Parts: sequence; C-alpha cells; structure tokens
Amino acid sequence: MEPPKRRRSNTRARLLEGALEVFAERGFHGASVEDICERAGFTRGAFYSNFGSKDELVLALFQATTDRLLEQIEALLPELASQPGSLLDAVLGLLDETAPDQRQWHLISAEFTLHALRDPDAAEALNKQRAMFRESLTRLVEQITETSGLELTVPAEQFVRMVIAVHEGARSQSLLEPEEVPAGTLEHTFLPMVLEAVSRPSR
Amino acid sequence: MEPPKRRRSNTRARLLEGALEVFAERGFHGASVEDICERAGFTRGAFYSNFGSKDELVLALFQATTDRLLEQIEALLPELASQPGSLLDAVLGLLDETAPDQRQWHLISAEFTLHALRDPDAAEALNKQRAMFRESLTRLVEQITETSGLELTVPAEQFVRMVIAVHEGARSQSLLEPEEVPAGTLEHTFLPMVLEAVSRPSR
DNA sequence: TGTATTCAATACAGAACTGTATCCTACTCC
DNA sequence: GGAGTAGGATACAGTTCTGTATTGAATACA
Repeated sequence: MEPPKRRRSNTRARLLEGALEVFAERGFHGASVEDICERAGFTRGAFYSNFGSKDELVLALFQATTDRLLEQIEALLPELASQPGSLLDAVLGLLDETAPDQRQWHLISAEFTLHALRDPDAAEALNKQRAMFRESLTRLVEQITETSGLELTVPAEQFVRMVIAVHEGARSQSLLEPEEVPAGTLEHTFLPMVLEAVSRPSR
Repeated sequence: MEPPKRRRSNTRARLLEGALEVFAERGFHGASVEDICERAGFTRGAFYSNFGSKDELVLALFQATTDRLLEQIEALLPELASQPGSLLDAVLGLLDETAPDQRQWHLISAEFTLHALRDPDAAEALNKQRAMFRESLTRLVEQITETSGLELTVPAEQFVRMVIAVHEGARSQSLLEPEEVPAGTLEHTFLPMVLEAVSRPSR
C-alpha cells in the first residue's frame, strides 16, 4: 500500500521538535514558519509538504506532546503508587518527572493555555487533555490513600485540582524569580498542610 | 511653555485602551499596529506620532496599568484592613476588586508574564511590580493578623506568595472550565485550611 | 538497470506589516 | 482674523511572511 514513509515521518518529527523549541523562544505568533524550518534544518518546501499551515502544526504538536505525556504517566503510575514515599512526593514527583525541562514546558504550556482561552476548539482539546491528566493523578491519589490507611475529606479530584493550581502558580513564580523562590519551595511548604487538613485515618 | 497637550494625551490614552483590548484578543505578537489604531479610531499616523514602536507601547501600557493598579490598592487598603470580614476575605477581595474584568486581566497578565519569561528587561519590570503588589498584600495581612489577635507561623510574605499562586492557578482553571470550576471555588475551599494551619492565637 | 514515485528545495506571486515622509486641518496666540 | 504650529491622515517604499507551482534528487521496485 504505502510502504515508504520513513523519510517523511522523520521529517515531521524534526519539524515538530524544531517548532517546540522555537515556540518556546518566541511564542506561537512570534515564530514564523521559516524560523521553524530553519531550526529543523529544512526549507519551507518540507514544511508545506507535511503540514497545511502553522495552525495545523500547532495542533499536531499539541497532540504529539499530549500523547507522549499521557504515555509517560501511565508508565510511571504503578511505580509511584507502590513506592514507600508519601502521597505528595508521588504526586509532585509525577508532575516534575513528566516535564524534564521545566522552563520550556511551562512556556509551551502557558502559550497553549493562552491560545485555548481565545479559541474554543483549542480549549476543548486542552480541557480533554487536562481532564485525562487529572484523572491519572486522581487515581494515583486514591490508590495511595487507600493503601496507606488514609481518607480524604474532600473529593480526590478537588484535591488534585488544588495541587495543580498550586504547582502552576508556584512554578510561574519560580521561573520569574529563581533566587527568591527556588523551584518547589511553595509546594513543599504549604501542600503538606493542605493534605494534613483534608485527610484523616480511615476506618 | 507647552500648553496644548490635551489632544495628544487623550489620543495616547485611547491608543492604550485600544491596545489593551486588542492584546487581550490576539496577544502581543498577534495584534498589528494597525489593529490597535483601528480599534482606537485612528490611523497609524497617530500611533507613530505617539509611540516609537509596538514594543514601546507595550512597555507604556504595562506601566500605565501597573500605576493604576497600585493606586487602587493603596486606596482600598485602609478600608479592607479595618473591615469586619476575615483575613482571607480581605486578601481575596483585594485580588478580585483590582481586576474588574477577570478574563481580560488574566489574558493580559499571562501575556506579559510570558513576555517577561523571555525578555530580562520585561522580567525586571514585572518583578518590580509584583514585589510592590506583594508588599501591599503582606502589609494587609500583617495588619489584620495583629488586630485580630492572630500570629502566623510562617513569614507573612511567604503566605502571600502561596495565596497568589493559588489564586493564579485557580483562575486559570476557572477560565478554562467555567462550569466545572466556578470562580473562587478552589480558593475558598482550600485557603481557609492553609490559613488555619499556619496561624495560632498570639501571646 | 530502468522507471516510477516520493519528498524536499527552489522560484515566484501576493499579502500584510512596518516605518517614514509629506500633507492637511484645526487649534493657539497675537 | 491671520500666522504659526501641533498632531493626525495619507501616500509610499521596503521588508517579511505565507502559500503555491515547479524542479530535481533520492529511493523503491520491477
């Protein structure tokens, strides 16, 4: 049928990778198609042979990133769920583990969030992804609470939402002021208190 | 000396206002100078007679917005500090009061934060503004804790940082999913617990 | 080995945007 | 009421970007 796609798919991957870097540096609007191609080592010919437009690439990039993220999560879940560490170590560990380059990830993520706040289609895609992400975290929280004899006094998902909110808000501050707010400071100072407040021994 | 500046300054103000709207809709990069002028009811002639470039306008807009924000805060502080409500009501009230249009404010704010993460000059300006903002909040917190016989077990500024982180993270979720996360939900669910955990009766 | 096909490079046309230089209008001040 | 000027509109030149049409090289396959 269609055997020889190795060249093409490799090109696509390199273009996506280049786009990720350039988007992080200059934002979606700030990066031209040419910029992306240059970074990936191609000309625009390659680009338009693989994508219809920059918007299409943005969407593809989001999907690719999302897929990879969810895979990673699924891979990490069993390990974290059965580890000795505390609940919060597992959850925060997952949040960090899946974003090796905090800065780049935050830039892209913020950029796409902003995009989603303006474009309903993007919003739907993003919300779907975030829902799956939350679900994984929620399952993790539920597993650990069960096996460690704890019980939450609020729905696990609500708790997860709070952890995510703190994580994102705190990361923003850490990136803006690395000196004053070393990464993880706020999370590790305050989240244990929240957990303490919403959990009790079960049974 | 230089009497007739009324026309000019009014034009500047309208351009800034137009820029605010257009930036919120399309982002800094996505909005052209022409877009801004059109929104304000001018042509590019007026723009370049008032600003050197779009970057210069962005900076001016940031300064103007910042100044107005800090003024508002200073005006609200005494009232809030001496009000009957709780500490958190005062703090969250201040955070909300100063941003009548949550959505637009968040968009602009996120946009500028993203800008600052890429441009050291913008970062310095933003950090300076945020520092002043935090300082006001910190003073408010200190005043209220004192007069209400409370004592914090962590530095007030650290507590304020946490409140801000939660507020920003939560607002992002609220704007993305207004149905699932009505504005204020996370803050009002979890922040009282945090406060409870880090405060005790003084003396 | 020859032929067909895939895919990226190149060349090109057109649109959008920026910034400047000039013009025109309306106010200011005498 | 007339000269001077401030400030916005208009016209224009140059750049940058996008998207398409064509070309050319490498690969698959017979």
